Amino acid sequence: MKKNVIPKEGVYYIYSIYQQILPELLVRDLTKLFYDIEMPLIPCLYRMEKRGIKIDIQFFKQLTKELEKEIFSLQKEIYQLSGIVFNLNSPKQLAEVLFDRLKLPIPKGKERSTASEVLIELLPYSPIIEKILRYRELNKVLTTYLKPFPEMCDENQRLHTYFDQTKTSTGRLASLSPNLQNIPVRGELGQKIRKGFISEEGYLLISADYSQIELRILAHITEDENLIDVFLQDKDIHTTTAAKIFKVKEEEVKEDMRRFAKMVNYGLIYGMSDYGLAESLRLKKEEAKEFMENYLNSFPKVKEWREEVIRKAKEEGYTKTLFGRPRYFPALLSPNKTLYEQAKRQAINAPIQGSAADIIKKAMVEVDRKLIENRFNIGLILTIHDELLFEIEKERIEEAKEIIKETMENIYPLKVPLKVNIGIGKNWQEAHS
DNA sequence: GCGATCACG
DNA sequence: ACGTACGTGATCGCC
Repeated sequence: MKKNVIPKEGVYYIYSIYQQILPELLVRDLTKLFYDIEMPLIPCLYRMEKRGIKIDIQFFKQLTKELEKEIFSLQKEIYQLSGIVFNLNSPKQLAEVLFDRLKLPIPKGKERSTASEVLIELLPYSPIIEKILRYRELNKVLTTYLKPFPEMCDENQRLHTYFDQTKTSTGRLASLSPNLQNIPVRGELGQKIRKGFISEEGYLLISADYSQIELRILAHITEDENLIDVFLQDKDIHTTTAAKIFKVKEEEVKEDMRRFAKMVNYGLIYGMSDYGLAESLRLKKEEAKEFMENYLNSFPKVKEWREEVIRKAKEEGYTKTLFGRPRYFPALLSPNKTLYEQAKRQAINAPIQGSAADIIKKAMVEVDRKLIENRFNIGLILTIHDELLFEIEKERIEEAKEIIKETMENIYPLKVPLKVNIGIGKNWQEAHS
C-alpha cells in the first residue's frame, strides 16, 4: 500500500461504512475495543509515523562497504571450495552444489533444504558450510537493511514506517515500508546495526519493554497458583520452570537448563507438542514428553485452560482476548488433521498474544497523551510488540522515564504485576536494556 | 505471484 | 500413521 495517501473518493464512504459497522460492533460486543483502543490509537500511530526515527546514514554506508568487501571474498572462497561458479542466492542451485556435487548427506526428514538449521548439521562435513552461513547472514543484513534504509530517509535522516492496524489476526500491529519491527538485535552484527538508529542532537532514546508480558498474561488468564506465585515473588520464571521440569532445586539450575526451560515456557504459549519440543531442543521424544508432563503437572491450571480454550473455541467458533478481541477458527471443524491441529495451537496462542497487544495499545495511547500534555518535544516513535521506543529531550529524561514506566505498568492491573524495563542511550543499542 | 529463507517479537 | 510452536515483512529466485 502507498503510504499517506487516502484516495479522495474514499473519504465520502467513511460515514456509510461507519453506519454499516456500528450494528455489527454492538452485536459482537466490540464497542469498547473499538472506542477505547483502536480509534484512539489512530492519531497516536499517525504521530509515530510522522515523527520517524533518525539513522546515521554515514554509519550505514560505511558498514555497507565493509560488509560488501567480506561478502565478495566469501563468495570467492565458496566458488573455490565447490569448484563451480553459481548463484549463491538460489536455494535450488545451492542444493545441487551441496547434495549432488559435494555429496553432503541430507539430514533425515529435511529433504534437500538449505535452511540454516539444516546447514548447521552439515558443519562437520565441509569447511564450505560455515562460509555459506556467514555469507547468508551478511547478505541478508546488507540487502534488507543497510542498503535500502539510507535511500528511504527524509531530509532529516529519519525513517518513517507505516503501521497497519488491520492486518494481523491476533490484534498486533504490522510495520511496513520499511518494517521497523524486525531490525536485527542478536549477535555482534545485530548490536552494531542498532547503533545506527540514533537520537537527534540534544535528545536521547528511551526503550521500555514489558518483561515476559505473555507469560504474565498466561498466569492471569489461567489463574494458576504456581505461575502467579512466581510473578508475585518476582522470581525468574525460566529458572523456576527449569527446576520443576528437571526436578532439581532452583540453586542447581544451570544456564543451559534455563535456556531449555525458556523454550518450554514459550512453546506452551504456542501450543507446542512433545514432538515439536523434541525437534527444537534436539531431544529424544521420550525426554521431551517427560519435560512436558513435568511442566503441566507443575502448572496444572495451564493444562486445564488449554483444554478449555479449545473446547470453547469449537463451541462458539472463536476465542477472545482480555478486551474482547475475537479471532475466528473455522478450521476447528476441518476434517484435515493438519489444519485442525494448527487451528488448535492458534486458538491457544491468540488470547495470549492478542491480550498483550490490547495492553500495549492502551499503554501507547495513554503514554503518548501524557507526553503531549506535558509538552515533550517528540515522544513515542516506535512499537515493537512488547517494547516502546521514545525520543526525549536530554534535560527531561528522568521525568519522561517516570511517566512511561508508571503508565505502562499500571495501564491494566492483572492478578500479577506488569514489569517494565527501561534503558536510555544515544542509540537503540545503548537504550535496549 | 509464490515458495524459501531469515530478520524480529 | 500422521504431523508436529504463535505472529509478522522483505528479499530473492523462479515459473
